[in-house]
Amino acid sequence: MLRFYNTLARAKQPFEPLDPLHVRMYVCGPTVYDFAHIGNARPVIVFDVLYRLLKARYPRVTYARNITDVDDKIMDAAKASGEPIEAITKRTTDAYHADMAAVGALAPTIEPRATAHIAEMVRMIERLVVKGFAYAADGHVLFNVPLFKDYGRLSGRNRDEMIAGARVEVAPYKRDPADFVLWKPSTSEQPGWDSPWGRGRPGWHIECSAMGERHLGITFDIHGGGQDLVFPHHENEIAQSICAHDGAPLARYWLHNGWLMVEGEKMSKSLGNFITVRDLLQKERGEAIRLAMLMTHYRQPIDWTAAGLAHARQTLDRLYHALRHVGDADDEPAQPPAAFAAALGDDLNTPQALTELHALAGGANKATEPADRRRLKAELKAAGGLLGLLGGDPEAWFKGEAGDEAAAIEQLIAERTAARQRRDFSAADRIRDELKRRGIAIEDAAGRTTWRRIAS
RNA sequence: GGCCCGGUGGGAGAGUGGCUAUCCAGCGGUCUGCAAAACCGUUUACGCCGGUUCAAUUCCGGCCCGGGCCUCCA
Repeated sequence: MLRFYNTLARAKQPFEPLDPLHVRMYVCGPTVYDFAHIGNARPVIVFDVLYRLLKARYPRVTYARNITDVDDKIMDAAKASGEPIEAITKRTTDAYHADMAAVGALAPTIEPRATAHIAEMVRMIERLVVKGFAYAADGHVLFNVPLFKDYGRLSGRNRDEMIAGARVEVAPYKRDPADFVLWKPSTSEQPGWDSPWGRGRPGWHIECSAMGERHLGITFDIHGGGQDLVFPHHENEIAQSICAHDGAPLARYWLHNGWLMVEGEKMSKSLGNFITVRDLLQKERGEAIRLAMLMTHYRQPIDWTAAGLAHARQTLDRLYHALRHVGDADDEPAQPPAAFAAALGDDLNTPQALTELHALAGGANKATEPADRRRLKAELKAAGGLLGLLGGDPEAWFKGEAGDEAAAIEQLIAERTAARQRRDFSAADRIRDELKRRGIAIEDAAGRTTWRRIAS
C-alpha cells in the first residue's frame, strides 16, 4: 500500500490508481532557456524515485514530463544573445537530458514539447470559449476565474484574498482581476501561430492541460511539480481542464516538492550563488548529487550545501564498501526488504529508506555465512535500485576512470606489500605516503590491499 | 497585508502521546607492524510560554524566529 501526501487534501492518502493496470503521472518540466540549476534537479530526482517505485508496483506506468519551448524568457534570451529560438531550445533541451541522466534520472515515458501541441491548446481554448469560461479581448483570450467555483481549492486561497494581496496592476482588458491568459498576441518578430484570435502564442498554463489530456487522458492519477507551482500554475491548470472537461477532475493526487536553498540563502543570479547541475558535475559525481537530494524528505525545504554533498559522497563510500565486501557472493534475485519498501511507500520517505540501506550495509559488513552474503548483496542492490543508487560497480566507484594510472598504483602497492613482507615498514610507509600525495588511500583487509581515490 | 510551510543533540536528518531512529563528527575499545576501513561501546535533542493528559518533543492555543507564494521562478 502506497500513501502520498496529496496537496489537494492536505493529508496523506492511500494511493489507489484509477486503473491498477496502468498508472499515469504528469510532472511539470523545464522551460528551456538556460542550463538546469540544482533547484530544477530536485523535482526530477524526487519524481524519478516515485516513477521507479510505481514501476515496481504496477504493470504499466506512463510518466509524462513536458518541455516548455515557447515562453517569454526564451524570447528574451534569444533577443539578448542573437541566437535563434530554435537553437536555444534545442541546445538547452540536449543539455537538460544529459544533466538529468547524469544524476540518474530515467527518461520519462513521454516528453511532450509545447510547440508540438499548439493545435491541442487552440482546440482546448476554443472549447472553453464555447462553454463560456473564456473570452477574447484585445487580442488575448482569458479564462474567467469567477465562473469556476472551486478556484483556489488546491492552494487554499479564496479570490478575495488574492485580489486584496495582488501586487500587480490589473490589465484593462480583464473582466476580473484574477483572470489569466490562455492565448496572447504575437508581434511579427515574436514566435506565433495562427489561431481564431489572430496570430499569437499560448499562455503558460494551457500547455500542461492540453498535453496532459492528449497523452494521459481526461483524468489521470498523479500530477507533480515544485511547491512554487501550486499557485498560480496548478490552480489554473485545474480550472482550465475541469471546465473544458465538464467537471471531470484533472489529477487525483497532487504532489509537490519543497523549495531549495543554497548555503542558507535563496538561490539567485544576483546573489551569485546560482549553481547549475552542469557545474556541479565538474567536481562531483552525479550519484552523490542524487543522494544529497534524497537525504532530505521531498516535502521539506532543503538547504543545498557543500557539506551536505560531501556527506552524500561519504555515505556512498560506506554503501559501496559494503557492496564490495560481499562482491564475491553469487548474484540472486531479491526484493528490497519490507522495512525499506514501507519507508518509501509512506510518502516517499527517502531518509527513512536510507536508514534501512545503512542497516543492510552494516549487515553485509558483518555477514560471514554465504547465504547471508548473497541475500544482503541482492537486497542492497534491489533497495538501492529503487532509489536509483548503487547501480555501478563498486570498484569503479572507488577507483574512478583510472586508466593507465591504475597499473602504476598497483605496481606501488605490490612494492609496498613486498616491503611489508620483509618487515621493512619504513619503506612500506613511504610508499603509502607517496600514494596519499597522489590522492590514493589504501586499505589492508583480509590479507589483500585495496585502494580508492580520496577527495583531493 | 493575506495564505502556506518549517524550527529536533556539534553537523545532517527521520519519527513518535510513554519504550528517545539513522548517518557524520567526537570519545573509548577490537583488529592492524602502524594506519585506513570495518566492527563493538558511548556523550549531547526536540524554539519560547501556557493548556489538555497519569504522561507531550509528539495534541491544542498564543508568541518568537526563519523560509516560501500572492498571475507566468522547480
